[in-house]
Amino acid sequence: MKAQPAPLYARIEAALRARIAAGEWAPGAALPTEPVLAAEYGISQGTLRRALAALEAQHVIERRQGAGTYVAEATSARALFHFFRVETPGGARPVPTSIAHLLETRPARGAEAAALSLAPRARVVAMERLRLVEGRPVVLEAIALPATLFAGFALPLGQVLEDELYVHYQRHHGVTVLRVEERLTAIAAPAEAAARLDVPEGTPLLAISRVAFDVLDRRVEHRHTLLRTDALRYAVELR
Amino acid sequence: MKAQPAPLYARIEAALRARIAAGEWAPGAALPTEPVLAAEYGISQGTLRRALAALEAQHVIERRQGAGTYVAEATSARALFHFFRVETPGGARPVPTSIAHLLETRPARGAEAAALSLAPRARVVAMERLRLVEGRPVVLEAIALPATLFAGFALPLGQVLEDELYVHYQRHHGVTVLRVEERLTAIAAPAEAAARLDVPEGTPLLAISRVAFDVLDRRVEHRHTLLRTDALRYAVELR
DNA sequence: GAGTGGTCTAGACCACCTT
DNA sequence: AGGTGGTCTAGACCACTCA
Repeated sequence: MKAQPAPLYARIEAALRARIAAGEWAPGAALPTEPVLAAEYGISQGTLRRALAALEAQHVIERRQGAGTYVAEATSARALFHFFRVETPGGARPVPTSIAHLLETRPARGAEAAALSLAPRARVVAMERLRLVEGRPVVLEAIALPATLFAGFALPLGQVLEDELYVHYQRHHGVTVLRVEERLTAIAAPAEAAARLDVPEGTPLLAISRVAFDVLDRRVEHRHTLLRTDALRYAVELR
Repeated sequence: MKAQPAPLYARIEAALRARIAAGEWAPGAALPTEPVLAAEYGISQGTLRRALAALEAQHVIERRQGAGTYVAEATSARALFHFFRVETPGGARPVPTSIAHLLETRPARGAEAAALSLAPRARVVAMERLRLVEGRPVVLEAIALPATLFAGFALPLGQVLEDELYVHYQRHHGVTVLRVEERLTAIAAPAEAAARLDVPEGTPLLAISRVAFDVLDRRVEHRHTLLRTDALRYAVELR
């Protein structure tokens, strides 16, 4: 009944993840080659490959035959098509434009502090953002980020945003989002949101509460989303 | 620019999947041991293990150290907690009771035929089902199954169902659901559904359109669900 | 052409389950 | 005690990328 140590490949995987999270290799940079890394840890190449395969499956690294192993970079494609699970009734995946219209640093509200596991009086960077598809407002988001991780956060207000937010998080704050948890409910549009989304008050909307997690599985973002589903729907696969 | 053959481990994986789908080993039965299977295919044990690991990750088989490799059985736990992604605001996963109140075989409707990739006039087994949590009706479902795969489908009507549907599909029709695709929208409760779910007409509800896929990735079920989200919410993880 | 990751093999040793 | 899957090693050969 003695506690078994974790398998070697799992310890190597954790060690490499920690080194990547610490910034030893920046996003887009190459890791040492397999023979070099294996020698460094004193393990066989096969065991190292098992650890690298796991990190690749989690999108922590990318491997290209003949080229090398690289720290994964956040991409617009992944942000838009993997983490933004919206499609038209025909199954097409629209590319929305985004406009932020509020940005402030303030104490976390109750739901935000709970979702981010923050102390009651911790500060967050809070923003609001509207997303449009074909010129029509379809998504309204209220986002909160732990101020300790996102010091000096800046975005242009009132104009179309260039980068996807998760790309911005990685480039400017070294925060890489690997997975998100979402909770969905259906609600009647409150007056203010209805006006923003250009629908009658009381229209049924999809309400999404999201928590995003980084490479070390820390809670790095809370997002409350209202989505018009008259022209869009939420698509997900369970396997 | 010649087409490369698939790697050996992928071909072995496909071959084993086909044999399991054909019923050569029933759900719950043991596969031959690794040395036996490897010898049968004339491959090394390592290559076989790679194929088996992939099938295990897809829940096609289960492997138990010291015991053997078994064809995965559909379980209530997986049906309830993996494929029924509903929780209370506190995060608890309720176990609903189910009552079917309609069962018939009829031509597929347009949406059903499309979702199941059936010919326009193909027949489906159609049923309706109400699910209750703590005695309150919270989920209303309309389910359609291809009649060719579910000949002689039977369920007791008007009383609490014993088995989860996906367990029933596997035990009685040899159909194993491995993954599902879902599309979600928010709608105002229509009169009939509102009455069944005991909410005022027009209440916002979550509408879920599901297609389920089996071991060979065939479309085996279409399900249209209406979910009350006043006391429940839909929970999903993206990674 | 040199170096990278991808595939496949062969075998040793171990932890675990069954009888 | 015997047999199972789990871990780890060592090495060969191949396909691919890039200078």
